[in-house]
Amino acid sequence: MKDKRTAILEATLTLISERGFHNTPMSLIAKTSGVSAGIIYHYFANKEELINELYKEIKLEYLHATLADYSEDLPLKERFYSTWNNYIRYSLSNPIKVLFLDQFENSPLVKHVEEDFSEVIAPFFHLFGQGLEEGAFISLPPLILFELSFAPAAALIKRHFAGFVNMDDELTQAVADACWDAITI
Amino acid sequence: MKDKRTAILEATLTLISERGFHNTPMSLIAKTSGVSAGIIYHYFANKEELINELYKEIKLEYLHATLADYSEDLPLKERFYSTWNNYIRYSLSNPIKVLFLDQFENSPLVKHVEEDFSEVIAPFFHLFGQGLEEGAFISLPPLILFELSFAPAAALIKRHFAGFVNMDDELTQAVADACWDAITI
Amino acid sequence: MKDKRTAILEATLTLISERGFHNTPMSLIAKTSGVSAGIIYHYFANKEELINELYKEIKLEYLHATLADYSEDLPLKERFYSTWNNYIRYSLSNPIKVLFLDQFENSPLVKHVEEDFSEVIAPFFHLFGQGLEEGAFISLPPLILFELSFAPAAALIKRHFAGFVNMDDELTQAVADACWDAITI
Amino acid sequence: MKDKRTAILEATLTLISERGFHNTPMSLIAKTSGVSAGIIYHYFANKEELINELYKEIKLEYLHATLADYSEDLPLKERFYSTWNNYIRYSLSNPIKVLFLDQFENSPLVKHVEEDFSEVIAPFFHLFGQGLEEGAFISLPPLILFELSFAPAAALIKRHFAGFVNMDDELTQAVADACWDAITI
DNA sequence: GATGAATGAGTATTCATTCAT
DNA sequence: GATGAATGAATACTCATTCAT
Repeated sequence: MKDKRTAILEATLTLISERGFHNTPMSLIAKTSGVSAGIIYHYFANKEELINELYKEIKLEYLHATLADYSEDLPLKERFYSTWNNYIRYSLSNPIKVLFLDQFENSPLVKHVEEDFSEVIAPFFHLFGQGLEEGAFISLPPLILFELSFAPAAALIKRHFAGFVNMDDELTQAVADACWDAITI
Repeated sequence: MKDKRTAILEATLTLISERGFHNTPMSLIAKTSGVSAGIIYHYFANKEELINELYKEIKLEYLHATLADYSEDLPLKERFYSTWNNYIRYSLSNPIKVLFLDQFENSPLVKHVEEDFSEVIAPFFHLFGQGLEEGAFISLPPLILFELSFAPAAALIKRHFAGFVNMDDELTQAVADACWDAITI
Repeated sequence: MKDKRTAILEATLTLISERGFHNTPMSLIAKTSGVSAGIIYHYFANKEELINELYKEIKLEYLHATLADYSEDLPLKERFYSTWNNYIRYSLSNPIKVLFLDQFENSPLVKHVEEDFSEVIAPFFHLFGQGLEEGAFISLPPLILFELSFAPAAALIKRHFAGFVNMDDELTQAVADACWDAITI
Repeated sequence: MKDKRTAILEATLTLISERGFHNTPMSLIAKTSGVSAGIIYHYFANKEELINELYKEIKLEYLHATLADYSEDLPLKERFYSTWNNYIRYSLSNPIKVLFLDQFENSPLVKHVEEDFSEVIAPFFHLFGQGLEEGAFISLPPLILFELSFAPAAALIKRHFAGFVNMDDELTQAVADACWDAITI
């Protein structure tokens, strides 16, 4: 049953984002997801794989949500804003997943699942590449343009969750504008 | 002797940044710093306090290094650039400390003691506050301006360590320019 | 299996009565009872609970053994003597349990859960209460009568184990007589 | 200075009676008595000897206090009552020492300092021996007579400290009478 | 597929004792 | 005499993983 696998992943997500990797024993995952300790090892080779699997699924979901409206038919600016807004919106409504991703991506050891997200993130590079070709963006590598526009978004989401700012629509719009300004000529 | 305390902190820093919080047993810290396991508890109440202490020291060092040249006598723009460049330079020459800070600040449970730093980070707020007063910066709260200018720097440092970009002087300068553009009118 | 739990309790009893509470590491309990160290925590929350559990079981067994023949139908004096003799007999044949109980009840920290036994010790109070009603016993609270009759028994059991007296049937009888004299008018 | 030795012994007594042997580290004894950890080993060979020494001193003090008024010139009965009352009085005013003695004498391991108390306790045997010779006491060994008369006292002191009885003068007198009855013909 | 009892290596922390100063 | 930093063996407890049922 897919049900059990999903229950395990969901329990793992919640527990890890609240308690951290190493403070989340398999036994607690079992208890929280309502399955036996042994059966986890039927679905996942070990704890590491369980967490990597969870990471992949969440990372993909998050990328898909962010790029959901991406269409090469839309004007460059519109594409940028929809992507940027989706990123903020998804993050705001999925605090637990954001916490998990942050924790995962900043931990050493976790051998970074160099899972091929390249296909999924292609639209980002398409967006920045096209902007560069059209001479709309400042002349810097796409990855730099990406961080110039999205790093502030990610940072402010953390500040929002920490209670230091309130990312309402107005503020979101203003920051998006500033990011757009940062990368356009 | 302060020597022993320092040796413990240094060993802890290296080990944790390489192996992570929970994969760094006290016994290994003892062995690496050349002291007995017991003496660590003479200098620190427990593992948590040892790590919090380490965090505070590194965070302060990093803030001081970044704001080393800050002077209210300098022109606004010059202050921004020197701070920005210091941030990059310090980060590039202290990869281990950056890893440690990232890991620490993204782990759950750890209750961040941000208040302790309010005095040290005051220049940041002075910088953005003054820019706002002078009408040089876009009208957004200082914390937002801070993230617009520094979040890309932090993100690109990670990319640099991961081998995806090379933050040489030229690139650093170009990104600093873009960040300045992002927050100025 | 109850088997394992029992083996743990038995090993704990023997070890503690011989070596004392704090000189009996969990690892030794595990080895002696032929189980792994971890499994003890499957049956008992921690060392303290293991020992409290052991105390409760032994205390109950000892009370039941002492009061085994108690019957409201028997004459007062007969009830007293059978109880008194049972107490001596049980103690003599269970030196290890006596040592454990003495040690436990004289250690600080351990919060005694006397309430749990109120139902089991009721016959004692019934015995002394009835004797008082009938005017057979001196006019003192039942608890005082209890100690007047049983404290010498307990003390002499210790002396017996220490080799200073030999509680044979004759002596037992003589002391029982003296205790009976102490509380009767 | 005797001062320091005394301070160590007093701290040890208080701490052990409140926390137990094994929950009383040498470092805490040092801190409580206001001396350094090292100096304790100048006065006592090790922890065991410190505790044994403490036991001896308290035991002697308690025996002397109990037998303070003993005089072969007094009538038998008067000697018995004064001893019995002294025992109760001393115990009531020295709860900490009573706790310590009980704990010590009921712990295994503690190799019972077979310190020669025989000289000090001689009056007890003199008392019971003379009573036997005079035909006043029931024909049982002195040690048995001792326990018949003093074991209830000791047991009731514990009950008193536990809050179950109140050993006021009246009750003390009544119990003493009962003990006297127990051993007299 | 599913359970959960069982394992045992691993971990943070304590503490009696020593010894350079 | 006196200090208290230093040692390191010892200990309670945890937890990923296995496996008989």
